[in-house]
Amino acid sequence: MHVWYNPSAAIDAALRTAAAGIEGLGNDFDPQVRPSDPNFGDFQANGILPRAKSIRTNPRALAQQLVEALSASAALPAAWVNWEIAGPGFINFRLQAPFLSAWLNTYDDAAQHREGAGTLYAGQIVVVDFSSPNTAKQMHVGHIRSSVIGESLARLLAFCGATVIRDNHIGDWGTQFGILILAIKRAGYDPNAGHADPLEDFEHLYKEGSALTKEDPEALEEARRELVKLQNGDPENVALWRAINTASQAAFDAIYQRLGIQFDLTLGESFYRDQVAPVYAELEQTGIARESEGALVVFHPEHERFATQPFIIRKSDGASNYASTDLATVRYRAEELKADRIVYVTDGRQQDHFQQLFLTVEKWFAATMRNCPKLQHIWFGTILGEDGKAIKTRSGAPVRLKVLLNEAEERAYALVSEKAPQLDEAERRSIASVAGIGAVRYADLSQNRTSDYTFSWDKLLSFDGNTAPYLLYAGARIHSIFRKLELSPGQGLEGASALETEAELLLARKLVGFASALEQTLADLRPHLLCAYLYELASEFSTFYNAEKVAVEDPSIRARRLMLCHRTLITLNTGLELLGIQPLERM
RNA sequence: GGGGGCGUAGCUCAGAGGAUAGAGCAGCGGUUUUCUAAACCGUUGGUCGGGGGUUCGAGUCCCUCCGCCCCUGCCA
Repeated sequence: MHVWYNPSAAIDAALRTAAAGIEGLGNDFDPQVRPSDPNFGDFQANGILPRAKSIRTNPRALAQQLVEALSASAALPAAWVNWEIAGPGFINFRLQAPFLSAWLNTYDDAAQHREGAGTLYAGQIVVVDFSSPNTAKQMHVGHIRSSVIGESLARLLAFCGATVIRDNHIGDWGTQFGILILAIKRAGYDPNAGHADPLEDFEHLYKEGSALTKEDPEALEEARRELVKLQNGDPENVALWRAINTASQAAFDAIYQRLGIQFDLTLGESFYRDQVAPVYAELEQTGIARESEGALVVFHPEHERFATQPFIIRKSDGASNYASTDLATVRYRAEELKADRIVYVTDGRQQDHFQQLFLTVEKWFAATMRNCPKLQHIWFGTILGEDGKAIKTRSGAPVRLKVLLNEAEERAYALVSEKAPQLDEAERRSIASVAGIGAVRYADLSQNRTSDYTFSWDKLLSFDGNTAPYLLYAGARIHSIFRKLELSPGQGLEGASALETEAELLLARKLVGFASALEQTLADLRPHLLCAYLYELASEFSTFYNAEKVAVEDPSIRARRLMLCHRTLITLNTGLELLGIQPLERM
């Protein structure tokens, strides 16, 4: 019999089938299968209670009928899972040791995990739109959440079978270029002259230009003319604009490389600049958009708020804005990329924008007979400074991402040197890089994305508790066991006896729970649920490690414990990979 | 004014309408002739912001009040 990757899904399916023939339950019965308190079992079905209420019957009697039908169906072999009715009408399920063993024997490497999980979104094309920095500016701490969460979501969706297209929708066509080009020309700055840190220079130049245009109306007018020249294709300005973008991209790539982030496409706003006119035309022809106060806007009369709060898709001066390019971008992704689903990873302040965008796109696509992809705004909370106020990009002193990553690595290096002085410097540097950057990343991912995030060096770089180093350390210990026995991870597992001790069984149960954790993580695209699971797994492993010696004399006991070590390692590494964190063999 | 988010242990945070609200940190007390002590074990700590309601059952849903953050026509 096929060993279910996700036992929760198997129990759910068996209960639905069993319920179909029972009066009062039927085809629409939702058993509400959830992971449960280990005191009660591995999973519990809560669905009987509300149903019994709605049909005015005794919940325990109804549960009894369901349980009898379940037994008769033989969908869940008794050797694998037991169940009982408990309390007012819960049904508790407990996985049996033979199932735990069968599961661990089946899902015995990363490829098997991938195959087990890979049916969820098979055949779907999903565009993940994330990171999205602006050119001519350095990436700062405000970009980290979108970058790190987006990368993790892309990996999670791909792991579950989707064809993922990662698209970096960079801001490379804003009005800031008028001022910047003006300042570059006045300073006689040559962006192609091989400067050490051109982005630093652009930021200084922009500041100068900005100050100048504020005090001198003529300069402001000149900046506008430079912008118009750029938009009209003036060769000199276009060349400058390209140079700025090239230098910016190089700086972005350096950050992305350190973070292990990759994109399939980098189609910035400029890519869509010739695609907005047809959007205006279609939205006007279909009556979705109309003129208001000189701008082209969309109202949604059926919506409480957006009936009066406009979605401005073309400014009164005729220029496009991010609503214009976002609309063109959806069309491109739907028609050219054949996207079934588009996931936008941005901060929560843009919720109104995306709600309006999605409403507009739905109407527009319906009116023009297009299929509308599933559109999701995956938002996250604001990054706050130590003072509890938002870190601003345009004022104050934003923490640059490269500086943050440098400091993370430095602090990690000091710590590694203290804890593992026997390792040579190159290895300590390499460990520090993985652990330091992993810590920064994990600190962000392990927290519910919709919460605000208080930026704090101490918090980001603390290596205590639910952190990346704790997970990495568990993996390093497993490697250490295999090293000590002169085996590679995965070797020495032959002749294993059945799992026996409490610590062994608890660890095995936790390992089987990976699929449920994945399911929960994907449901609302919340990576912190995967983090919580991995932390529990590492913690369960540590308990096992302290309770049971692995390298014992008895070959059958040693083999089964090595098997648990190996499965823990692949699960841990698979999970870390999904978060974008590299595993370590030694630390 | 309208809308969104948040408020849970001293601190940082988890909690899928379900059973006795959980972790980490900090605190207190233990564990190493042993596969990595960046660890493990035990323990202290709660009016889930206040009040009302719906429900067999509410930290979770509804109403209301208080406090903080954010958005709310030409930035993204």
